[in-house]
Amino acid sequence: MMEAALRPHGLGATQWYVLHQLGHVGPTMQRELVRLLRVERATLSIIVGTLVRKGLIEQVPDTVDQRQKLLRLTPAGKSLWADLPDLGFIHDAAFAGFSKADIAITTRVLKAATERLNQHLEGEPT
Amino acid sequence: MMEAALRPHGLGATQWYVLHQLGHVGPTMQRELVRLLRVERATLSIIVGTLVRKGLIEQVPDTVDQRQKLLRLTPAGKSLWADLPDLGFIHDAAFAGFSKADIAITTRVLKAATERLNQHLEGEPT
DNA sequence: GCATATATGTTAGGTGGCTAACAAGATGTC
DNA sequence: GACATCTTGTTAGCCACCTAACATATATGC
Repeated sequence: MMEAALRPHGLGATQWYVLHQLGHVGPTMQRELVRLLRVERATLSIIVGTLVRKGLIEQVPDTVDQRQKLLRLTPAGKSLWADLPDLGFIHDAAFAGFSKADIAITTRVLKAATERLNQHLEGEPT
Repeated sequence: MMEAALRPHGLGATQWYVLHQLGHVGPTMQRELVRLLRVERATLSIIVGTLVRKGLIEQVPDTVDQRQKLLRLTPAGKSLWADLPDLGFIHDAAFAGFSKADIAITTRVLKAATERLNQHLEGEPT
């Protein structure tokens, strides 16, 4: 879905999220993005690498903690970001017409299920 | 989650589903599995290839239609299948404790949303 | 100060998903 | 019978996710 909207620009969904963060919120530490996107360090590293190769973002090592890298859009990145379509229509297309109550229940069930499975994983490594 | 349960056996989730089908239902045409797993031909081709390389399943070309391939467990596959743990606990762990009504609503919302997004994809290729 | 531990990022190797393009067999039409 | 078309499977190339192992840099402990 998002894929379809982003393919013309040569981006994947997660790449879009990274640009979204940097475009809307501003320069962000890579480790912060790991938290925001709920993705492994290693996964993000690859995605960031891709965007850097494409010349859309830069990694600037922090001056005080040389391990951490600040991510920010390059001029090319800013320009592309400005061209990207609005993706709000996706949410609308998917969920318009359901009652708020139903959506709330759905959200609650899925969140709880996810949490439980995570607890199982931590609690039961035989 | 499944991953955790299957890793000791060196299997991924979709590989497990294939073994499950062949173990529970019996030999199955590859094109039938595409339908059952709701996956692209190409994707299944890779997964089947992996299982064949591992010696767990075989591809037998149909005698009348040489394009189609019947998949079936090898002796090694049967033996592994017998050793695999029950995965029902996953569903229980995730969804026990919710009312049937809430689960029904969740299912309905997600199914409908999925369907709508698919329609968008077919109807709107600008 | 030095050794150990912790945090951050990268690399290597797996799984699984997709599209596009191709090969080969089966079918249909004329 | 010959050609066009549909079906099935494979291959190549991409995205995204994961764990494990490693390199560095910072922080802690003694």
